[in-house]
Amino acid sequence: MQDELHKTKCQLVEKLGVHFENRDKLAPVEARILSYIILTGKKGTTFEDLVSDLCASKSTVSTHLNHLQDLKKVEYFTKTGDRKKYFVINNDTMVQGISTLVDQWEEQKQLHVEIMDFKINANKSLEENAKFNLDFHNDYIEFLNEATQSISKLKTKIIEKNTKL
Amino acid sequence: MQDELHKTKCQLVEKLGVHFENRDKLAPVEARILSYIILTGKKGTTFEDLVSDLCASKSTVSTHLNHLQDLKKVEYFTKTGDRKKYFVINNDTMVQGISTLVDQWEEQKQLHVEIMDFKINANKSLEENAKFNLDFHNDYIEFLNEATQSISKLKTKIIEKNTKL
DNA sequence: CTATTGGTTCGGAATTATCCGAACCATCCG
DNA sequence: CGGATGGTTCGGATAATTCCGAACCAATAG
Repeated sequence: MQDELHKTKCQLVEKLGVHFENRDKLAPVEARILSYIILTGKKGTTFEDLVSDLCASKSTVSTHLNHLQDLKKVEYFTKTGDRKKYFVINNDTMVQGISTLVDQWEEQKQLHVEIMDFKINANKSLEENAKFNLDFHNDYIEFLNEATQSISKLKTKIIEKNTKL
Repeated sequence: MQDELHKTKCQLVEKLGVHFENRDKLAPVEARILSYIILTGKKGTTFEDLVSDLCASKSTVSTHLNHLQDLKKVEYFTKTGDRKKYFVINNDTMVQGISTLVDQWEEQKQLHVEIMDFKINANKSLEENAKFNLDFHNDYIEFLNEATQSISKLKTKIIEKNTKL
């Protein structure tokens, strides 16, 4: 039973790991550490847990764990009379994830504006049949505006809910 | 004047390049090729343009250009009595960009569902004070549902507009 | 003081990603 | 045919990433 759960956990760690590796550009082991900590939850994950369960060296765990703290993705609590640190995800890691996504949209919008500026300028010195068509960019920027707006709204909502807890 | 424009273009190629490198995980030169093609527009970009303007080897350009075609990001047209290929972006590359982002949201949602399943199961065998709090996941999944929905709607809209052109 | 536990630091090994050059093919031109 | 043009393929060289081991430090336990 507990064994079954442990196996599921390991599998999920790998799967989630791949996801974080891509989404947040973390090193493979780093992504797995984060996943492990998420899936362990409130009771906290120790350094040794990670070393043994993820089959990684102490140095690797140490480095990545510190990096994850720098990124404010994890933090730790302690227990009286216990030298160990118990790592848990930072409360707003998930919201961070949303912010990252929103930022990506914003960045795309910004770039499209720049591209359009360039094209408008370029058009001045291009022959008629080679001129850039700007319609698309206009639509796209408008689209991104709407998208980022509605997402931001939703983000605000979830942050509110989150801080209320 | 033309010179000025060319300089701006080069700068934008680098900037856009970094963006694509991250967003679509393209190799540096590959990302610059895509950017260059986008910024050149309808008149088309030739193999030789890329080799000389990006200061890359023929082999590099060849490989990446083929890869970009596999990804359906670029395509080419030809001219009668001209052996060269003129590369332009695939009409729906931009929409592809949106789809990619939307897919990311969907994937996150899916993962959260899986994480929640795991936690529900784990909770059964955890002590009361260590149980996972599921509220957050519920909110987050709901959030992603709304977000993907509203984005999908906007996406449909832009695709319609786009195909009309 | 010595041993153990918990963790950090650093040098380098192993892997992976990226790019290049050289040799090559295919087509067209004269 | 021979040579130019446009492009592909393949075998590494180089650079960047990722991880490990060994040596080390700091705190506590005995």
